[in-house]
Amino acid sequence: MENPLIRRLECFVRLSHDDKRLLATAASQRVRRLGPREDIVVEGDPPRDVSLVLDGWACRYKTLADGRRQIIAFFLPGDTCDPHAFAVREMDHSLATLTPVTIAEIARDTLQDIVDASPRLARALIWTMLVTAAVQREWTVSLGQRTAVERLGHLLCELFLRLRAVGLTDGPSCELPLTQVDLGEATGLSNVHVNRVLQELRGSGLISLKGRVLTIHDLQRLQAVALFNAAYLHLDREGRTLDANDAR
Amino acid sequence: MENPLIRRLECFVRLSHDDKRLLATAASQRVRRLGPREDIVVEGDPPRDVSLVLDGWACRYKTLADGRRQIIAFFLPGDTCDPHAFAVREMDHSLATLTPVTIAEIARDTLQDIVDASPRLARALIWTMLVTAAVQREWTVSLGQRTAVERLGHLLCELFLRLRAVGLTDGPSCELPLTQVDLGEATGLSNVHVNRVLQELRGSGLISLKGRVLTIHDLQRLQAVALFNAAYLHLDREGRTLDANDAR
DNA sequence: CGGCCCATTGAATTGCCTCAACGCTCGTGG
DNA sequence: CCACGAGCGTTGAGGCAATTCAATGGGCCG
Repeated sequence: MENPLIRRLECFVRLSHDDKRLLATAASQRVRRLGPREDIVVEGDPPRDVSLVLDGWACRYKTLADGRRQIIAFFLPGDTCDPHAFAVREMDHSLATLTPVTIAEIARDTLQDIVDASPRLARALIWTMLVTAAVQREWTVSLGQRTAVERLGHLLCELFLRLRAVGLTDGPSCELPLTQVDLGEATGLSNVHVNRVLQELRGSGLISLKGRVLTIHDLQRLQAVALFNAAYLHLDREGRTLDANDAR
Repeated sequence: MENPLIRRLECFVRLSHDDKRLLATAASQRVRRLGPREDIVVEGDPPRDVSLVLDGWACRYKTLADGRRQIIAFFLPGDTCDPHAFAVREMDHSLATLTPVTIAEIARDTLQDIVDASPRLARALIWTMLVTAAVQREWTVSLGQRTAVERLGHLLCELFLRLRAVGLTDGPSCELPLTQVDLGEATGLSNVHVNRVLQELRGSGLISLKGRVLTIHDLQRLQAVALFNAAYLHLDREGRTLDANDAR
């Protein structure tokens, strides 16, 4: 199977054969397998190498002194955890797996070499960082303004589209290996309320969620209900209106 | 008065004379003055040059279809708005002034020249991006987990420390040119409730807030109340424990 | 002086939370 | 093979934090 990072970057730029080879070799140097619910890095640690998720789901989270926990981001296959984090002295948050995960650890220098070798890849990597930031902003909007139904609906839309971008959906369905507690920690809701909201979404025929499989029966309508606007995912390839300019 | 960006970057690295000159000239090429409550860029626009706030307060915000509005970030003097935003086709959020603002518009190429000329400046600029991202994550935690009192307390701590980092505090006081509506839009609370919470904070002797001046009487205690941990601001100069290594 | 923006206050409402209990499924060990 | 416990989902009841609606007052500007 092709490296999901390649698939992800190709949402943005068309990669040359060489680009792909560069990425593929970098991502195969040091591959680690982790179990579910395992910390990768914890708050206070010095930053490690860049981690690229090859398979499975992980998350970024932060814990308050009294134990309250907030999931800050989800990492899906093809996502990188903080390409530049090494610029700070210690991590201000933790990373953990949710499912069993395969990650590729890419050394700082390797990454630098890639960036130097291919301006196109450099641009693509910056693009992933911008999208990560945009997602974080959208979560801020969700938590600040959206109701519980909208928040959950929005999150499901986002995850579905992100998975689809790396080829991990099956028609209207995708895996959703999150518990209701996880969903609550990501949306700032209690697990009890998550449960009731999911029932509401199921009841109105928008989704099915059974076992670990999510099916979105009417993506359009779910997006409308959740006030979801996909623009922030920047899934449109940059060159589409600017192809002539690609040489730059 | 010295350029506030210089002061800000010096929180992180010690800049050479040349570095400062580079920055100072870049920031003086195109200076714009804006009134209060003016949009700088709106959602859907193509990204412009990088804007550096020289004076005044601005914000990033997003509006939902039905008018609900969330302030996503505050820009204080010395902050840059999205050094890399030009990598995407259209803005997914808006920027607006809150007070009268002076900004320096720095062209993409100028920025590139600076980065090429000084690796130290390049690192410092990456650091500002990381801090911006860290602040965004902390807002996610606030909105998701903190109570109204904690949220407002946390925001006040953050703003105060960020202002102090660029020399804009006066002992325990600083300017806070935000209305209670603004504070509500940033914290996801109604302006009515913001009002009541502020009274609570005043009542317990933690702060004064009168006119546009905030005074934090007991920063330690306010931090404790708000579960505030300044680590995410990464205000410690990178070299402090690594000075010997500065040559790299 | 009149009008507007902002802060403040009260009252009624509600979205979501907490607490508590129960059922299901699955893996494990006796 | 069945018993048992753990983790997760589900349900009900009661409570509280924060909201909405509405009205009032102060300060500033034209």
